[in-house]
Parts: sequence; C-alpha cells; structure tokens
Amino acid sequence: MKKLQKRFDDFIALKSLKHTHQRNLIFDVFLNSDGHLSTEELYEKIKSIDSSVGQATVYRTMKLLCEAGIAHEIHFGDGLTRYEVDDSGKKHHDHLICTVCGKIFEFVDELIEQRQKELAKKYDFDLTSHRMYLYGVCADCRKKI
Amino acid sequence: MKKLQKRFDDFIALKSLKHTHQRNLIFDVFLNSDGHLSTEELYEKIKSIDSSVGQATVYRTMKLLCEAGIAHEIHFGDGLTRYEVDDSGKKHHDHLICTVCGKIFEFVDELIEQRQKELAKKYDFDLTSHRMYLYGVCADCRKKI
DNA sequence: TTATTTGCAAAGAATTTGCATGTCC
DNA sequence: GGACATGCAAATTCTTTGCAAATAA
Repeated sequence: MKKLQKRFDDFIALKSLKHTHQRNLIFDVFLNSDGHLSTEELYEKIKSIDSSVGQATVYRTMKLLCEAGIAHEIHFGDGLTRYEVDDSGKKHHDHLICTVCGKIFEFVDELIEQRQKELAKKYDFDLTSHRMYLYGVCADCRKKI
Repeated sequence: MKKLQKRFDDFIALKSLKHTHQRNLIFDVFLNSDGHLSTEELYEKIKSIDSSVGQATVYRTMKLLCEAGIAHEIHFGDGLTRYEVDDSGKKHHDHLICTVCGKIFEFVDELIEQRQKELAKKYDFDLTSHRMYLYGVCADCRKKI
C-alpha cells in the first residue's frame, strides 16, 4: 500500500495542506479496515485509539481522502455513507450484500466488466464509473433460518 | 397500469387502510411521472396540484407504496431517495446516469441479468434483487463540452 | 361512530459549517 | 508567525414522529 501513502503525501503537498496526527491516524485506520466502513464505524474505531479526535474531523478527512483518490464513497441504500479503498491497482469489483447479516462480499467478473463497456458504447455514453450491487441471502444465513 | 391500481386497492383492503384524496393523488402523480423522482420532486409536483398536502404525507405514502409493492426506493449515491415504479410485468432494468446533466436512461440487458444469476449461484447467494448503475457522460453533454 | 389519516411542528439522524483555539512548518 | 486544522456546538438537510383536528367507512 505504499502507493496510497505516496498519493496521500502528494495530495497534501499539492494542495499545501498539512500532515496532522489526526489525518495520519484516520488514513491508517481506513486503510487497515475491511474497506466497507461507514463514517460512524470509522469514527468508533478512531475514538478507541484516540478519543480526542472529533467526528467532524473524520468527516472532513474522509472527504479529503476521496478528493485525493484514496477513498471513494459507496452507498448500499441503507442511508449510510461507506468508504472503500480506491486502489486503482486492484481490479474493479462489485458487491454481493447479504440482506440478513449485512456481510459484504466482493467479486470481480470480467464478463460483467466487458458487457458494461459494450452497453456504454451502445447507448453512446462515455463511461466514467459503475456500481453493481447484488442483494440476497448468503449461505450461512440460509442455514440459520 | 390497471395492475398497480389493483395492487393498491388490495393492499388498502388487506391492511384495513383507507382510500384518501391524498393517497390517490400521490399514487397518480407517482405513476404518471418518469419514475426516478426524489421525494422532494414528487412533493413539488403534488403541491402544484394540491398545495394543502403536507410533505409528511408524501413520505408516508411513498413508504406505503413500497410496502404494497408498487414503488421501490433507488439510490444513485447523491444522498436523495428516489422512487421507481415496481412493475413486475416489466423486465428488470438497469440505469445509465449522466453525471453532467443528470439524465437517467434505463436499459434491459439479458446478458447482464443472466450473468448476475450465475454469479449469485457461484457465491452461493440466494439473490433477492440487484442494482446496477453506470455513470458517465451522455452524447449530448459531450457535444456541449 | 370510531379507527385511520392528515398537517403541522417538533424531533431525529447524518452531515456540514462557523469560529475560537490549537498545531504544523 | 501565520496559514492551516481541529473540536465543539450550532446549523443544515432529509426523514420520521407525536398529536390534535379532520375524514373515510
């Protein structure tokens, strides 16, 4: 993950921002989390390490990480903003969301990616990004019912 | 769209609810809109017809239409809740969203539908629903730039 | 009649912002 | 030192809820 650290440093330099204890902490916690944390969950994690960090700083820093191309927002439709690592080295992936336990599985599927490009071409769209969410019940939860 | 009217009536009967002027109006406006309206936009349309209708009633009625299987929520990631007609007679469709003008195109693609089912099977998920959003710039907006 | 519904305004939840104070460079 | 960041609390935005008055069946 050296690349993202560099991106962080470069962005801070470019925009004449400052490295602060809080920003570094939030950056670290975010990168070491599973990448689907809501702002609230991130804030909880951060507070458990340094309780003096304010919630507004978490919001502000996550916005900043998005601008820097380190994070991006994802919305699963439950009203919460979640963040995912924007690792351009990693393939684009989609999500399977268990509507019972809330678990999120990521997967990469070339056929889908390919077809999305074809569709964009067909409808004369210049594709910038895409999201696909499959909602269902995972094997574990089906057993419990 | 007789089917949805019946679904509405049946739901109201089933739950011992009442047909009210407001509910009928909201139902009509919703069905005759393009199906991607936010609550705010719906409320504006409704107010222009009957300014005495309260915003809370719009929220309450849209929830009710969702429960009745007439509407469902969609989230394009801009923080607004939008509603779409839940017409099970119509094929499932996906969305192309122009990030410049905000226009939304719907399309149906059997290959995608097919592949989603395969993927759910592969990961042992019992698929209940899915959403796919393609974000990009439409042909019209590209010309303007 | 009487349970349901409504509009209003107040309450909530998630997020943003203003500002005095604190911190990085 | 001075610009940038922070924490706090107040402000915003979207949505829900409590309640007295209105209405459908």
